[in-house]
Amino acid sequence: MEPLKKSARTGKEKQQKIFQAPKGMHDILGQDALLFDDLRSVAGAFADSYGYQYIELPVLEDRELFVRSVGVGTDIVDKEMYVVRTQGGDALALRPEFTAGIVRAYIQNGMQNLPQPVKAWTFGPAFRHDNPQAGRYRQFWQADFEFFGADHPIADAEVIQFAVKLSEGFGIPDVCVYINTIGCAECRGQYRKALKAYYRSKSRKLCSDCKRRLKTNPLRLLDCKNETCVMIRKNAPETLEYLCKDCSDHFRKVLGFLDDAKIGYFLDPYLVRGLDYYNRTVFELKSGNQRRQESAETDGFEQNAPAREPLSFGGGGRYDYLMKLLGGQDTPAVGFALGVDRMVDLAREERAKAFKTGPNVYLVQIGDAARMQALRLIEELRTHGIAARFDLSRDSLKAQLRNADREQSAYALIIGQKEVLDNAVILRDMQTGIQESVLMHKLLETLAARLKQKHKTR
RNA sequence: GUGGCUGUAGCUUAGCCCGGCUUAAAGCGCCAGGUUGUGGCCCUGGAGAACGGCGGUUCAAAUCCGCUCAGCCACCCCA
Repeated sequence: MEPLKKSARTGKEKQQKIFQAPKGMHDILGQDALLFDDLRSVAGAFADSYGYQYIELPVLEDRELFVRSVGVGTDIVDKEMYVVRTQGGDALALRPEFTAGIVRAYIQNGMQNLPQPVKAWTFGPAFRHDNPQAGRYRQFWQADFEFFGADHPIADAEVIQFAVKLSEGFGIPDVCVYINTIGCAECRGQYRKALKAYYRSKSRKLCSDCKRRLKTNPLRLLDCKNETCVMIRKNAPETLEYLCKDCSDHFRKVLGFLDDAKIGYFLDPYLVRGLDYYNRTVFELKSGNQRRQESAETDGFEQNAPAREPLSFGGGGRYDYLMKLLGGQDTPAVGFALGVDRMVDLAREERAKAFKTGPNVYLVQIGDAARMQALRLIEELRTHGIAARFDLSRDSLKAQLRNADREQSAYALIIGQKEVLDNAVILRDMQTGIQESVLMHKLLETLAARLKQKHKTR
């Protein structure tokens, strides 16, 4: 990297501008980069075994796609989309989420002609222009999974099971499912109406935020942490009471299947997702044992409410209307997205243990003659599956060995003038310090045997 | 978009309240030497910040003031 030009001591010159990553966007490097990659392959392996096909989508989509699917009035659409104009004047948006894009791809590529049901997943960055804070970025990464063509409640359960197993497989501690149903187009409207009516009657006691929520987003009233508002909530109507028969049956069955599958969950009657396209089952995944309730039966919901809600690292639900809304055939669907940044955050400690790299060897060269052999040797080691570290640009033996130590190499291979003449290389065991001279043509053989042994004794 | 806190070498921080012995300090990390062919410990030395940026007050600012940018936290919302 080029160092910054320092302004002369005399001080007059302008200092060179230091560029920073745009607000809310960050570099992923070191161990986190490994973890990102790791999560991607864990997700890929799980996706494969559960029958999800990988698809890759454009980062930009027609702005309208998100307006129609996510919905006008949601924060995502109203204030968080990055919109760009093409030279032809079209409005495109950096995807704020993946579902809309996958549905668009499904329709555009005639995926309804594939054997049903169809499962697809993708992985990549998404963008929302909101204010960054812990676990929240303007560019964030998601792994997204969608299941099309099954309206049976067992599909909901299967998807949730998949989400849980994948998260646990990656090493998220204490995965908890929070689940709720928001009904269908009809019962949801009824519920909203009832809720509004109830709160309007109490509006005088509400906090100022809630007074506003009553108008803008009544479902959010249930979220308020204010003491009096929490009291008021106790008697508020619950979604479940307003479900139509079909929706209530559906939900009951989903829960039943989860019970059968031994997937634990918290019934969260106040869970409401912020995207318009959901219906019936909605769920979120959180980590940690800060439970919001003792059990589904008691209504002692607010007791022991943790000072800070754990951030959810994944969420999803059913969206049976979306396909048709976007011009496709009526197709039921369930899906969810995982927040990669947040998952890496949560699994960092647990997962890092998995990164014990296998033994490697460090190639040390002294003198030009030795250096000339180095490239050839490196390539030979590599083709035989032996990981080699080296710094050919360095002269000092001492420094090279120090690096071998830092790389935790099992062996150092030392080649100097003498070794070149003898056609040999010194094999130094970095743990014991014992060295021996090995003829070049015996090196691979000897090394393979030694490494095998090391592997056993580890 | 709103409010609170923060911003000193790659990292963690001291100094800032009470402006001037600060040529801005320390630990970790980095590089080199102590062994002219040998690591981990130790010792010595070196490189590295002009104090987030811009402007103001002052004889004098890392230290006071304003603006701005960024980070964190909260609201909102969400992955």
